[in-house]
Amino acid sequence: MNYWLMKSEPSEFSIDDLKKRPKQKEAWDGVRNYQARNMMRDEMKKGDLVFFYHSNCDEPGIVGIMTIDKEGYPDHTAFDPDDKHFDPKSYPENPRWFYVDVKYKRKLKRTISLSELRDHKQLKDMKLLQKGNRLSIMPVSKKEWNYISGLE
DNA sequence: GCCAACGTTGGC
DNA sequence: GCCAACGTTGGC
Repeated sequence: MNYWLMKSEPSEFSIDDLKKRPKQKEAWDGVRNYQARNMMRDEMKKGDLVFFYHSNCDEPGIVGIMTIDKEGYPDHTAFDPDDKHFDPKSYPENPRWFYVDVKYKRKLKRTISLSELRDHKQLKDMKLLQKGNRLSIMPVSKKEWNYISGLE
């Protein structure tokens, strides 16, 4: 079992949007970063737990928990010229981009904000808190997962 | 293979 | 809206 954190701008796709989806599932589309792709394609396993993180908003932070529902498969938005994530260099016979399906588990009782996370020295090694880190998907250690869960 | 220019992310 | 940090692109 692995643990992850995935960022989304709530104005684009929020935890409430996921909750409202049919079967509360959604493909995590539009990731166009190789490191993030590799994690989705190679490392995420069905049943893994994921923190849903809201970025670029009034109170950036962890807002909920979801699970990996389907392991990596080709991101079809890359093939669609009308999609804003279209990538002409990704071919169906040799896809460049992959995504996973995520499934809503629950919302946290409150947002655990980025600034709050920074206040805990136990979390200082978290990838999320490293200077300049812009990855939208990152692994979370079991220790970090348990510690953050305890903050709720 | 280097690196300048450019685009994006995301906190503030 | 600003801007630091980083990734990608493309000329050479």
